Amino acid sequence: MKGFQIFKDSVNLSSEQICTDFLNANREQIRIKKDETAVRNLVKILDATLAISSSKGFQAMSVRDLSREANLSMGALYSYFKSKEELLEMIRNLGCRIMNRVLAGEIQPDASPPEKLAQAIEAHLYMSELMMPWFYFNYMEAKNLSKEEQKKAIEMELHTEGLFAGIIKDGINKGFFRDVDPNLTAALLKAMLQDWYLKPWKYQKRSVSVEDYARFLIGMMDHFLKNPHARDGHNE
Amino acid sequence: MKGFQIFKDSVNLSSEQICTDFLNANREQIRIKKDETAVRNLVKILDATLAISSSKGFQAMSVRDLSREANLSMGALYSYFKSKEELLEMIRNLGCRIMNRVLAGEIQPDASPPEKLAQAIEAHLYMSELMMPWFYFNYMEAKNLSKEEQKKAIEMELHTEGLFAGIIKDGINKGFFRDVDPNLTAALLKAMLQDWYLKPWKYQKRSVSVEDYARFLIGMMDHFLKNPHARDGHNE
DNA sequence: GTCTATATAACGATAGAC
DNA sequence: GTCTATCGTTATATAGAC
Repeated sequence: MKGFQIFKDSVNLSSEQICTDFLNANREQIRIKKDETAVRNLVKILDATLAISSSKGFQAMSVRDLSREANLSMGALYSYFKSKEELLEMIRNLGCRIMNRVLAGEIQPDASPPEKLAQAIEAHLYMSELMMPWFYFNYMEAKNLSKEEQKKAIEMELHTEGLFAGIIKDGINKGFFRDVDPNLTAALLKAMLQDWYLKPWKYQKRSVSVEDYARFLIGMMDHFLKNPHARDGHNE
Repeated sequence: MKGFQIFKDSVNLSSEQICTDFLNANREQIRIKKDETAVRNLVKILDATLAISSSKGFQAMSVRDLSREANLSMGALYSYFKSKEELLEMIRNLGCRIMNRVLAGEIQPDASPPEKLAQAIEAHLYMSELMMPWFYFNYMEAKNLSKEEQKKAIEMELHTEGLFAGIIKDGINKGFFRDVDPNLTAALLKAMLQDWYLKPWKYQKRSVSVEDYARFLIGMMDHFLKNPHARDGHNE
């Protein structure tokens, strides 16, 4: 178990860092020349978009709402995106990019399957904790995307799920885990990982920290997957 | 394990039945006098609302969209609800009413905790399968409700979750289950139950039937909760 | 770079004919 | 009980001043 604080310090996911990534990825669409100005305003725009969308949804948010919340005029906003729909796609793409980058980087290739599974669960939870508004947005607003973008979103979901399924499959082959359906197990695990950022009010209310949640979930998967015929106990 | 077909036949959840319930619950708001006419058109209106909302969200659906899809004029629609927002609340309340009624009716009071847990899991999954558009709608459109209605939605979620937690608590006290956190376990179970209707495309693609899903989930919970010190194996 | 002012279209809701 | 026609409002997006 790697702690949340250690994870937080090792990945750099401040607002400025995220918005710099956002700017670089959409440099040709954004009409502001000076990087510093662009990033400073992008922080305001994206924070406001995620906040308003979180409470009433992206579709219900008018650009006037956004203008008010971000303290920028309508005209200024349209220097950062050319349509409201494009803004939606830009935000979604950023979430996917960072998710893939971090998740892949946190899993040690030489670790055992049970260790890898724990690392993946922790990375997923800790990242969603750090970027909760982004994850919530990407989940809830997926249906408002264009058909092609929706297809990409589904592929993304299946890709990260496949990462978990691969670890489980490997664990079964190597005798660490008992013989369960890896795909169905990974699907249910994904659902439990997502619940953390879909219902933050629930866990906050009960004083469950993200580390508590990670510990419980890893324990549950361990218990469920443990092979009673394994020659050596691989955990505890 | 009660089969899906048996469940389907025992609860009556046809469109007409549901819309009759809907009409009775909102009789004073709906200006159409003849029940038969009202139910016939409510089927069209509610089917259309759920279909459009499912693809692009309730907020993005205009009343003109609804008018086109339901083959009714704008004027006619407003004889069935007095505002778009009220329509949203009416739909939400119906979902909660039926959910509570069916879930309570399917659990046998004299069954053992493991049996009760299996019955509750099956009832939840089978009902969500029969009323998939309603469940999906209630989950995704919760944020568009008024503050008071949102509070009711959260209470509803915690109520059904409490039902599962109660069974688990009882099972621990009676020695059927090992000593795990009942609330956290119930929360994760709820997340897995909801995944069935939140991502139907995933399970359809993999040819996982609702009975397969129920069997797997019950097996998982059995395995996770099984008390190694129990005097008698309560299942298999 | 950011602002105000405005063009144009679509929205929710209603009135009155049939 | 359902329709068409239309009200007033609000939306997205842009043009031009500063």
